[in-house]
Amino acid sequence: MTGKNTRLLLVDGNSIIFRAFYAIRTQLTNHDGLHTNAIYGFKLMLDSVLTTYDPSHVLVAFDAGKKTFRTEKYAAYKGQRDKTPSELTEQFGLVKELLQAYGITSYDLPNYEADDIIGTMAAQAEAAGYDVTVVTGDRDLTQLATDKVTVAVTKSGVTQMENYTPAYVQEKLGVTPRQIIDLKALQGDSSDNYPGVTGVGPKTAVKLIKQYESVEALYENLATMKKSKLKEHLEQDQANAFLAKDLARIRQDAPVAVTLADTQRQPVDIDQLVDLYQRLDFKRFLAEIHADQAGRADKKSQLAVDILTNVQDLTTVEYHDGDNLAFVIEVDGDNYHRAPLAGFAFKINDHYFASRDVTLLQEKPLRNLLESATIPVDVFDSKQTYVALNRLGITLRQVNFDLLLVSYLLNNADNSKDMGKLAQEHNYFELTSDEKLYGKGAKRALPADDAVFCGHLAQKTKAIHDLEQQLLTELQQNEQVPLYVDIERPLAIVLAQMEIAGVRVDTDKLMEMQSKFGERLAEIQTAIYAEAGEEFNLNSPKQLGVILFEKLKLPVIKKTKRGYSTAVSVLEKLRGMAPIIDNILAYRQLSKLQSTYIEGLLKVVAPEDGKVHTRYTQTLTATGRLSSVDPNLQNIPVRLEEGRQIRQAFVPSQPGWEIFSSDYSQIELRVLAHVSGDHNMQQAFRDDFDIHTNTAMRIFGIDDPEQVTANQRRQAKAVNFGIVYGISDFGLAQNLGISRQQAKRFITTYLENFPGVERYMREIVEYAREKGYVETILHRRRYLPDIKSKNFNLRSFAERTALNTPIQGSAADIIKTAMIQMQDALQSRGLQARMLMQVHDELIFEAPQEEIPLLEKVVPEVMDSAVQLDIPLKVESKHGATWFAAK
DNA sequence: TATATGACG
DNA sequence: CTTCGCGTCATATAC
Repeated sequence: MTGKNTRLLLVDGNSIIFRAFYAIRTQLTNHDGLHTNAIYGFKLMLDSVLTTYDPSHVLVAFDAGKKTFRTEKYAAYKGQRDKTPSELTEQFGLVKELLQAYGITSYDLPNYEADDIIGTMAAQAEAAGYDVTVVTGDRDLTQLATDKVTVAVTKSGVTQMENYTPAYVQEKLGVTPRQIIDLKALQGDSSDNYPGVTGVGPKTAVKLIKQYESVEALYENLATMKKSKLKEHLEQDQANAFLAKDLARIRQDAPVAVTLADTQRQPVDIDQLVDLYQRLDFKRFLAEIHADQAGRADKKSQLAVDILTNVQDLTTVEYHDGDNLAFVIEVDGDNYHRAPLAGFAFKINDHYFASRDVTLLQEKPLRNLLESATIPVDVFDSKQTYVALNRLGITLRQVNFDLLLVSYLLNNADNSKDMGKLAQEHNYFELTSDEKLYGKGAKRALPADDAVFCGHLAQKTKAIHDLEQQLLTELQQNEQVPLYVDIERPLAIVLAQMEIAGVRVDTDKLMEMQSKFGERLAEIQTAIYAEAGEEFNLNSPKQLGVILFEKLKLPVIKKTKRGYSTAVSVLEKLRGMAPIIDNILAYRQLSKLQSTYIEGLLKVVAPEDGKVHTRYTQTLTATGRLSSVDPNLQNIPVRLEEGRQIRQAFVPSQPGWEIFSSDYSQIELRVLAHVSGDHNMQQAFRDDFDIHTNTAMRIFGIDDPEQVTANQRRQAKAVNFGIVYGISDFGLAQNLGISRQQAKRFITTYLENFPGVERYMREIVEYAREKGYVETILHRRRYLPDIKSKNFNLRSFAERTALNTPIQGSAADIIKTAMIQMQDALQSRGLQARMLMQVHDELIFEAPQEEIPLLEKVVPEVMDSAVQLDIPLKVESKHGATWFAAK
């Protein structure tokens, strides 16, 4: 059998897997915590060589085990090798499965190494007239290179190869491929753990082999060599040299049972591959398979979509009770409060219709669908949909299924806001991602073609429906239906209403502060330049580092990746050593306020109403908290007086109104007292005792609260917070500036005094290890695949997360529940007061002055009864003419 | 695009 | 023996 289409690819399986394992350092694991990096890398390598060499035949050879004929000849062979990490061994079987799905033969032979299988097959194939390519990460195999056999050795990563032909070997090493065995005979191999001739390294070996051509010839002529240390060593180590040559020689006559015919490539088994990729969570590869198949199927799945262009077209819209309705409104940009509304699509059972003209939604037939209290609508993101429709004067009434929200509840890790990508996470590939269809960054543009654009939107409505049953079933299995139906789904609408309401900003006040701060910054800057003796960019940590640590020779406390750290913690330690430090600290503080809060805020005030309309992200955090963007209203300064002034610019939207705010007192510690069931902690909360003083009394062994000093209370407070976050003695020591032993004593004493907390900490980590996730009181989940990691850092982090998430997440559950009930309470009492902001444990309202007394009663009542814990919740309220004055 | 810094709970 | 408490977002600069 000859011909140019017969090319045999021989892959050194073990070597490539090891290579992939160490080359791909990213933490890749599937949903069960199984490591997948080596499989991933192997797959990349395989695709790359299959494309490059397009072989008709392929064989992947593996080592059969540790024992081989080489270990029989020499017991210490490869004896120095570390045990293969379990993160890697667990991947071997799956690589073999991958090969099977690819239609590629894999083979191992007891007593022989993969190298020998490759050597033997290469010889057979060459004799049969094949072209042969060997793929390996091991240079030793280059000894197999001939005119017909090329050896590709991985260079960097797993897909970059260096091709060794005989000519290339000659050029690189100065010897022929077969002579590589002779080189190794003389120099030995430290990684395979066998010696050669004492004192002979690569240089001498090459020189000798060039001169004598082989080890055998060298020893035949050894007598003629003139007396030297080298000659003595060669004589002494002759046995070693011949043993090494035997070990180094790759066998070409191993009793291999596969024939060349067996190595012929078989068709790829798509079903098996899909099954494997699903188990491995290889989303991207699944998407590739799907795209490939879709391409082949010649787009037969194109939906029939009615494209509506005018009011007359609406006569085709028909809805009957019980029909399924899915709806999508496309917003061209992130900020759905302002970005253009680009089009919409409906799905009613199997009828799809779409349009670019969003004003058609205002017409009766469509408006009725969305505003009906009895027609449930399925959407992707109900909050965005509600806000967008609100801009058209339409009120979305009945959301049934919200794909984004449900997906987030099922797994809050990697939840894309791009529906196509999110669908892929659930193994659904019929929807192109927005990023792919629209492009990203500067190149982003909606398709000009109506059929393409409307077809895409219609496809979105289909994706929502296609995923609905599957996701709702999973939700049910997780016991998360109430979390969705009672909390997150109604909360989306509450948040939409808060965002739409917006917060009035006093821009005059901000501009006044801007010029005041500007002057002050200029003064400080001048002073700093004088003290530094030169001008430089104060905002550059790099340039500042040079001034402080090189020019002024201040001691270096901490380094960063790029150079000296100039963080506040460092500067504080340098205080008093140079007057410049205080000025730098003042400058930092002020410029932060100026750029982020004053100028940043001014940029996002809507000119139409003088308000900021933040967006609360409901599907982002791992714990269940909200986040706030554009602007972030959850990190407006409060701790330092100068920064707190910014809050003077947050004002009520109507004259005679006030800002009213209520916050939960110690909610996280109360949640800890609840979930841990610790009696001592619970008692303190029931007695409404100062919790930090209580902790101080216990860890310092004080009976009388009057005897607790301010410093003891401060330290106790740090311990309390540390416990919530999953404490370490090191962390606490850092925080309090005490010794590690002292910190350790604090923690031990704490846990002795709060045995329920101690038990909780043990049990929650055990729970996470068993189930792979932790839960909040309302069944919000967080998966922790790293909890079983052998990497200390990753595992410790997962353990701390296991402690912290149920606490932080349950607190989030509580305030979310309160927010839904709050909106009802305000409405049912006919109050004008409006809920405007949520800052994790705090709700902020605006209200007419005369409603304040009622709010002082109603708001805390709703908040402290939102969720019943074993201990009471406590709420504190305040109000004033501005957010600043509400204190 | 990544890093350093600093604002919040 | 390791590690250096959790969750966010915005800005400016360096790469």
